[in-house]
Amino acid sequence: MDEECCDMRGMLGFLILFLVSKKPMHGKEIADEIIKRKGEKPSPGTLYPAIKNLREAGFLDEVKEGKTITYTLTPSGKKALTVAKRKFCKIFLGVFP
Amino acid sequence: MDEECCDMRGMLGFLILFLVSKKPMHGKEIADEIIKRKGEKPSPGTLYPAIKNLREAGFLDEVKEGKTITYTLTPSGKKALTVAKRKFCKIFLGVFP
DNA sequence: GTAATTATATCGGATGACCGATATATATAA
DNA sequence: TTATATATATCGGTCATCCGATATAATTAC
Repeated sequence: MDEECCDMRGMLGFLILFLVSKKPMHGKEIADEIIKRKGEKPSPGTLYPAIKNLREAGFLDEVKEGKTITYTLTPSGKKALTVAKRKFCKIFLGVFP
Repeated sequence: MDEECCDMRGMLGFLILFLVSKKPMHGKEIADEIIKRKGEKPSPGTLYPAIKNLREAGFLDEVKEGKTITYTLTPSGKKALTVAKRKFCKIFLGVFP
């Protein structure tokens, strides 16, 4: 419990999946987008394992070009995101203005 | 990482604060509302410590009537919720349809 | 008055999200 | 070619969330 009453821990995988669904990205782009939204940079030790989990769950495909790896959603990832979004919206109904 | 790609761990305090902001409630009512939203019941060992944290942070006032305790937001709790909601909306911008 | 039910509370332990430091590999600069 | 910067990845450890079991206290049922 931080001073802002919640740390929103446990939402990183969901957020990554959502971000990649809007546009295929590589890790650095995902990190930058999270900085814009959360105001703080996720540690590489946080971000890349989270990406790896999504990949191992079959939710992300990767295309390696040189040193960058671009991630896209698999069909299974799209489905998982749909389910998670529906759940998310139901839980937090009314929070958004 | 569960099969739905996120467990939304770390959001319970925020959710409780939001629910109580809409209507003063006691613990059982909060639990029932969470069941409706998440589809599963929070363990008492989860719910009551979370409430206690919010109370000790100065975000909740309590009025005891018999065996039930009704919680309301303190001014500080209202302010914390406002800050947390703004943060939440910024992070998850675009997730809601 | 005793038993059963309900609401609140605590405890120990497990899980896993997260961070900082560090490692590797590719690309760029000098 | 050597040095630097960038992108990705891993490891060890910490901390908070969460659960199941259990406890307390008040209410209701009998």
